[in-house]
Amino acid sequence: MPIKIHNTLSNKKEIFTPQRENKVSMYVCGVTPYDEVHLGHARAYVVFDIVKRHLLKRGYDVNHIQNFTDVDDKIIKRANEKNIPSAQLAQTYIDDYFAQMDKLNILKAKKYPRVTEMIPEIISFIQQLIDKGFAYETNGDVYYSVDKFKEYGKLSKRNTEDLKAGARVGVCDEKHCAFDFALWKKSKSGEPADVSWDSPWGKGRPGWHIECSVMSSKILGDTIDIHGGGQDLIFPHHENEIAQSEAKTGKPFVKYWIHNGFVTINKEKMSKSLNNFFTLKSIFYKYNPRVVRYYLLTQHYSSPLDFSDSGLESAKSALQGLDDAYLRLSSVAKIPAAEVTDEDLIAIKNAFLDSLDDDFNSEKALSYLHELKNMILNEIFKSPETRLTQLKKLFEEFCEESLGISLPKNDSSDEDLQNLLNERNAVRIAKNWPEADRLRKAIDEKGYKIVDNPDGTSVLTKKI
RNA sequence: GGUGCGGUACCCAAGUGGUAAGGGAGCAGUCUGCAAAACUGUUAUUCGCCGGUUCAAUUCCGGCCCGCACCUCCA
Repeated sequence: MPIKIHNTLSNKKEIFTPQRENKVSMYVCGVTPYDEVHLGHARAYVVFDIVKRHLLKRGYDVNHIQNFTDVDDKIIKRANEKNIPSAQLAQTYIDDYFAQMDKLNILKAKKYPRVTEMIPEIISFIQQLIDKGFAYETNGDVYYSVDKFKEYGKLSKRNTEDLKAGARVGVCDEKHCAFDFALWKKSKSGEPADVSWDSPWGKGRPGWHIECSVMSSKILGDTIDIHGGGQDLIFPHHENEIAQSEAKTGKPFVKYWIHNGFVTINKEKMSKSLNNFFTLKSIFYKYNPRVVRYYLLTQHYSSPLDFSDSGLESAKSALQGLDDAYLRLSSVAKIPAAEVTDEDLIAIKNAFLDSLDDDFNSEKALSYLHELKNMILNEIFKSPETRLTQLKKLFEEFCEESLGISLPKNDSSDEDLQNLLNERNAVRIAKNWPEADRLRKAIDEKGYKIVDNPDGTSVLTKKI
């Protein structure tokens, strides 16, 4: 079964065929590091992590690039307020990005290019657009002339007439057309020198949209297989990227556009102006990152995902059930991992992977994971160990390879814990119930719970 | 005004032209020293509303109602 991807450009589900066999070039728009990463970032990068993991699972070599927009109005403003260089502010939040994404178990991109490392390439790109007549310089600023690019609007399904009807874009005297966007912005008086570069048009800095066109073509070539980002980037950011790149090269910029839906709060978009904003740091204070990751997978990537405590609690319970089943299985399936050869397991594995082939349907994949969990619980004291080992291997493949959900390890190395458990089992045999209950409570207070098996043994599972 | 997405049980949610996956929660029971976990049963004759096509529609078509997003920086 081939991989199918819903392509924003065609607005259809298409069979995925990359330009080169077994190789995929993938560019995902990164963050502007002017503040701590939030839940919306988590959603986007978990979504593209699932895309990447599945492509890897299907044997593709994925060249994944993600940028940092480390020059930007907001960065300059914040840095100015804190009286530190922009680069320092950006680095602080880039560090935060990696710290939080690591907790979410996001695979690293091959490269994380930054705007400040690409200034010569950006200037050269803009100059070519001017030379080809797609851009013009006005008083130190350079603008892209939207009217010159006939296919403008093909991604966001708008035409300039529709845009004019929206009439929320102010008319600017410097621009020929109200929808023209900046490629190069002249330095304003009072702006620090560290965010100003020499150019043929005077001192200035790049506009927001040009960087992605430049970085992707420099690292991945003129046409890339997959370009991803949040739905809010479709217009104008990605529309503008197409205009820039295709005007320059005359070739298609991107084969497959993938856009993730938003995280909402009470059905409304999470935003600072609505004051319904959650940074990952604050969420991880309350919820384990594994729970957050699981929760983000419980809805198809293109739909909005409503964030709520009840939703997180539900995810937590579901994940606890998976953990418990896995740890109990681990305590009995101890021989080295076997290849999965049983026919029913191959069938469920195929069903699981097929659902990810179908536009990365993570929720459907999770349903097969739960089906597998139920098989494990049914068989745990009935099936031979060779069978249990296969179940364990498959469970690990689903969770750790495809879904990026790390699994708990048996904590038999904790001597205190083991002693408490052994003591409890001893007093249970002696029918000393008050003491057994006291020990159970002591274990509970250490963050573990006891699962008493029907055969008299007990397994400790860590509470999430 | 333009554009796009969606409305499935108590909650979240997948899905298909042939009669509703999964998760959470609840209830009853089994098991248990008591619990927990697990197991069994149970909670949508029905998929926003109204028409149409069809032997058959939640799934296709048309209309309507409602919600959300984008058109300004935003994952």
